[in-house]
Amino acid sequence: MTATLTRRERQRAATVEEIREVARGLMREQGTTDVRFTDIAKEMGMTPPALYRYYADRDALLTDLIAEAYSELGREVAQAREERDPDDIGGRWIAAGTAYRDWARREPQQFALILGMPVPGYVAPQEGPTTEAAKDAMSQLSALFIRAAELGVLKEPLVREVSDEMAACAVDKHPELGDLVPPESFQAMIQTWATLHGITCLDAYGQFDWMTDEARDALFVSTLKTAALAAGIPID
Amino acid sequence: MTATLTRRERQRAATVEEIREVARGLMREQGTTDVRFTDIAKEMGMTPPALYRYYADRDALLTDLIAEAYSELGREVAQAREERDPDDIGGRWIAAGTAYRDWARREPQQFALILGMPVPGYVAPQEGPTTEAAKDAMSQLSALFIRAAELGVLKEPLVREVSDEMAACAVDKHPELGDLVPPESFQAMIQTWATLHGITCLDAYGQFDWMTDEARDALFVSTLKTAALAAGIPID
DNA sequence: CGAAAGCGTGATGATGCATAACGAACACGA
DNA sequence: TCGTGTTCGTTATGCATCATCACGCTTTCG
Repeated sequence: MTATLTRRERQRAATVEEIREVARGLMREQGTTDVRFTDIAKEMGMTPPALYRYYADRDALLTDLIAEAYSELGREVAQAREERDPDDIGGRWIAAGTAYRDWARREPQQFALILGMPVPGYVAPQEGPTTEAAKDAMSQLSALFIRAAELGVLKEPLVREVSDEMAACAVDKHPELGDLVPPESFQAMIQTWATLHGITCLDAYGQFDWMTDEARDALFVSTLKTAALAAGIPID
Repeated sequence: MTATLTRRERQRAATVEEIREVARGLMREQGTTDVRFTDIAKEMGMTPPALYRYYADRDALLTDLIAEAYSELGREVAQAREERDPDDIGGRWIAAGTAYRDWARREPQQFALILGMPVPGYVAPQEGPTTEAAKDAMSQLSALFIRAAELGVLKEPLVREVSDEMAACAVDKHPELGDLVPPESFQAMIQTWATLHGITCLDAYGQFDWMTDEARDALFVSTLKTAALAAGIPID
């Protein structure tokens, strides 16, 4: 891993990063996930064909941006989570959820890029970063539940019934939960993610624009609390 | 309102409807919200410029499709809701939520059109159908809560604390709730919508593809139940 | 120093949006 | 029945973007 990059390689990496940054900036400015090569090139003082030295086509750039957005979101959430006491499960949940929402509101285009519809003309590579990052998000959540179970503070969720199919998925696809986190808590875990994701989407895409910012913030925190309590995660 | 349309007007209306239907079909086929005038025209056996007799430009068509998608979703939800006993609050909630999700999975592009990011190159008309239909969705939900309160079955939500800002928004923007539905229940109502929306988005956009269909269905229903119980709506 | 690789530009072709000008088909009244 | 004007659809044109190619300049390194 001794990244002994040559001068050229460093130059190239810098240019690639500049392309990404300019693309993100244009997305922010124009409020869309659509990026024109022409605009990026103009912004960088280059001609459009030059960009093809760095990305095969528009899809390649999008794929890269999507991957970066994933790790960016994951990083933000992980950082917020780790700023809290590992044993303060409720606090970690609130912190992580807040980071999720803050990023979505700050970067609605990038958020749409990874968790919305595919961009026109772009087809997601199979088994690409999408599934990868989705698992990352899940693992951050499941770590929280595992820790809660280890501490003995994970209570029964509001809805205890779990279908056999659901339970089978839990043990098959997420063996890391082991015996600590029962299927009904696994189910509740996904529900907390859904609630967080839902309130975040509605907020980031303007469905709450009729409320004041303070009300939106309060609504968000109360929603996270409700989700946590319903899942058996202690709050307050 | 005696819609005595002339022959020409009927013909025109039929053509407009065909354009919409072909556009929706292309969206489904290509899996994007991007529609090319060229493709629509080709599909209809016309030349692209002919479409400009019916829509000023691509944005006008999109605006129309968005408006139609809104009423379509609203109609589906309302119909599912009304097939249940008006006093079976929990049943109505499950039915309405299921219709919401079914439509989103059946028409992911149209769902993205109305509740996702704006389409590239398209700017939503201010005060357009977006806010209008959002209120419609809210009113369908609030009717449910009002009825529950009238029947005396609306219990306290899981989280009872409400910020002053949030309570003010409730009485200001949704006076129809009156004194029957307290602010904490109004807050809980939005939370149920968020949960429904979140699980629907994750499902419709493939985040649950690693689960079996049966598990997804079971997860969805259990999520709706959790949301209802957390909001004080009786289930089962 | 000289060869090779990397980088950027201008020229070119393909596609899609949008407008303008022209011609065909239809409904309507005389 | 027959003009007449409206509606509708076509061909032709201009413009912007994506993508590729061939060529020249700069940097790197033996």
